[in-house]
Amino acid sequence: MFLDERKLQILQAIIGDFISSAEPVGSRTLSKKYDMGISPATIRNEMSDLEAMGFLTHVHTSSGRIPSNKAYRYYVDALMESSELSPDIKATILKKLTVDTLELEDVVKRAASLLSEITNLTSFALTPRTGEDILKYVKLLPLEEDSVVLMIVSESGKVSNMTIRLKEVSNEEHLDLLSKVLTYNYRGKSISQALTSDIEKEIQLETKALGKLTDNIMPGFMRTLAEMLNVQFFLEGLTNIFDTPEYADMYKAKAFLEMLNRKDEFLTRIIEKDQGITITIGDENRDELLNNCSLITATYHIDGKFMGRLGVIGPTRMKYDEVTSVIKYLTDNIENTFKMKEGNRENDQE
Amino acid sequence: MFLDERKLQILQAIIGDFISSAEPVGSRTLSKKYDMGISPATIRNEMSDLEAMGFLTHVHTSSGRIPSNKAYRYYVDALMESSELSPDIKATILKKLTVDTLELEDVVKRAASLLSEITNLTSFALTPRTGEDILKYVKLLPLEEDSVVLMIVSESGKVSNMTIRLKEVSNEEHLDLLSKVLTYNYRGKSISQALTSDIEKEIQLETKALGKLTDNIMPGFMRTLAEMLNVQFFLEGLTNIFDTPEYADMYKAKAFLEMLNRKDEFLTRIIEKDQGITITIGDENRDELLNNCSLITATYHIDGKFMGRLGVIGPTRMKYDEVTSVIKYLTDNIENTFKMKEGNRENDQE
DNA sequence: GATTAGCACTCACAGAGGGGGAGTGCTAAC
DNA sequence: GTTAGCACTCCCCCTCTGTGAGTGCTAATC
Repeated sequence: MFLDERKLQILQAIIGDFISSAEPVGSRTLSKKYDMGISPATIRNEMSDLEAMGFLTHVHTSSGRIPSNKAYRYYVDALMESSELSPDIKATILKKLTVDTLELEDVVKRAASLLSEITNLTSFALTPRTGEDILKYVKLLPLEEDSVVLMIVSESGKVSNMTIRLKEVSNEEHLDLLSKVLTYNYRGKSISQALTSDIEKEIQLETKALGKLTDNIMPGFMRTLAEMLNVQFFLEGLTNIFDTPEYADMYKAKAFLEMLNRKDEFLTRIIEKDQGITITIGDENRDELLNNCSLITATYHIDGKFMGRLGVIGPTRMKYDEVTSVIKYLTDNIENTFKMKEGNRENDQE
Repeated sequence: MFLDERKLQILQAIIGDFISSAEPVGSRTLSKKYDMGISPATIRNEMSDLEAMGFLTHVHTSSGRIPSNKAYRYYVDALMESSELSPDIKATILKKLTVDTLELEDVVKRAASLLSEITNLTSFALTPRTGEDILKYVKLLPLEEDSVVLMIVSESGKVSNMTIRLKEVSNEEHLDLLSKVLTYNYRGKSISQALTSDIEKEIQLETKALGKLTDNIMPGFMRTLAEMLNVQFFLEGLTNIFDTPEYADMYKAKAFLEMLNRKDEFLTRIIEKDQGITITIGDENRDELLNNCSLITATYHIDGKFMGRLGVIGPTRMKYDEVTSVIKYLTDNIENTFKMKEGNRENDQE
């Protein structure tokens, strides 16, 4: 599958034109707009060849050409140059990304919001995965006579809590002891380890003196632990879909929004991807519902550990170069912000 | 403004018909469908009168009549009978509302979701307001050398937390002492009180021995406190809007979704309402963006205290009776669930 | 006096028809 | 190999027209 210089030039022109205009590109338009020194007729011949090779398609016999998914793939892999972000955009991102917060989760959320603003697409973010997070404290505090609040704190500072109702009046001393036993046994374990380990039995032995208290608490403890694993999923710029001609049809827009609203399902479709920046175009997405969309996602890491993901979803006609640059700039900045913290703590507080 | 029996009957028929069909109602249709023993011509005369009185309008000269906002208001105030929910719906609600959770917030969220499912409208919920919530504990636990996690626990079991970075290495004893001082001083105060009180100064005095630690912690403490006040706002069934003929126009659907997406603004428009079930129709909503919508909201209380709000938003053509019944049933059930807890704790856990 | 039949009129809506524009593919000439 | 010319295709927009549902008015009827 060899493309000579001229075919390449034409293909690139068609892709570029179509991406920005959303209109099928004709030979005359092309020859006028890009001065290639060849007549429309010649361009037509080349287009015909490109179509035979699978790079272009027709909507109907007398319409202009539009790029196929194969063309986008080729463009992304071979033709696309990484676009430099405008200083304006960079400044906006730097200014807004970390303002007024120190929490990774907030920053990621902000990043998704900026991403959709800048690209005019729908963006999404997955908050940090915490399975690797190490447990640090377990605290039980009495609330009312027969209810306690359970709190689990991880090394990264994540706190998960639950109110547990007891079947008997709580005894502060007992609660304190159980807190200590739990902390002692689970500290240093990752959340995933804690969930799969057999420590529970050991604790039952150690706390026999507490009566049924342990039996009362442990189910809630395990559930709270499990909840810490829940990855949160944010969507931003949902209504941007209305501005893309591909979704001018109500039914399509509706289907798109409904698909995204079933978050859990959508999530499982994208979460399994490899690391780094991933671009999937049209039917490269396994799921039929995504066959008219392209996704660009990037992962972010802290201290080398995979934390979460940031991405956009939009029509296959997408400014792949720009969007990729924005996402990359955002994830780089997220990573830097939380790396910088180490050496630059003086200015962090207020 | 007196409406005789016949006008009343006609008005009610038109409202009922239009609510379910979304089509302007004509005199012939009306006389055929509802056997009133009068001819279309007579109905036309009555309609004309009703229009003069402001209860009906025209879309254009030769279209049928549609109810005005005044008609809806009259209907809601005088004509509407409270509709009994079908046993099916009741059963669904009872089954799904409290499954697998004991937390008020989750139940409220579930309620909103059920509400939009049953009514096919967009629903929203405001999570419990916690300003009245009484503080119970303040805990500071060291994370790394120079960072601590701060946790504030209220009597209702709500936990709010923040990671605070210190400017110096933390001292566990000092942190423990400060925890105790904070707990001692704030316990028993409501969150609102705590935020406005002058206790801070007292604490500064009491903890002089701790050096700058208190200065380091207090801003974070106050911010965490403030965060506990944040009411959460959930929207459900956003895409239901696509199924209502009033929003068949893309621009309108877009405007609607965008309005709801600017949650904060939307929130301030509805939060100030009185207690109980409130119905606002069309331009009764102060905000222009809501002038084509009706809102039905209900408040829910626990132990007599106002907690939050549940509601739907949709076109003015809405099944006011049914929706009201569903909302009422939901809030009643929320309230009962959390009242029942008192007398029925045996079965709560797992 | 209230009710109704009859009639002229209005307007939205759907479908048919036609012109224009942008595009293609093919052929023959350069 | 390139290009001009041409017939042809198809979408899109506009206009026209018929139809149906509805109204308001008037005069006859109960």
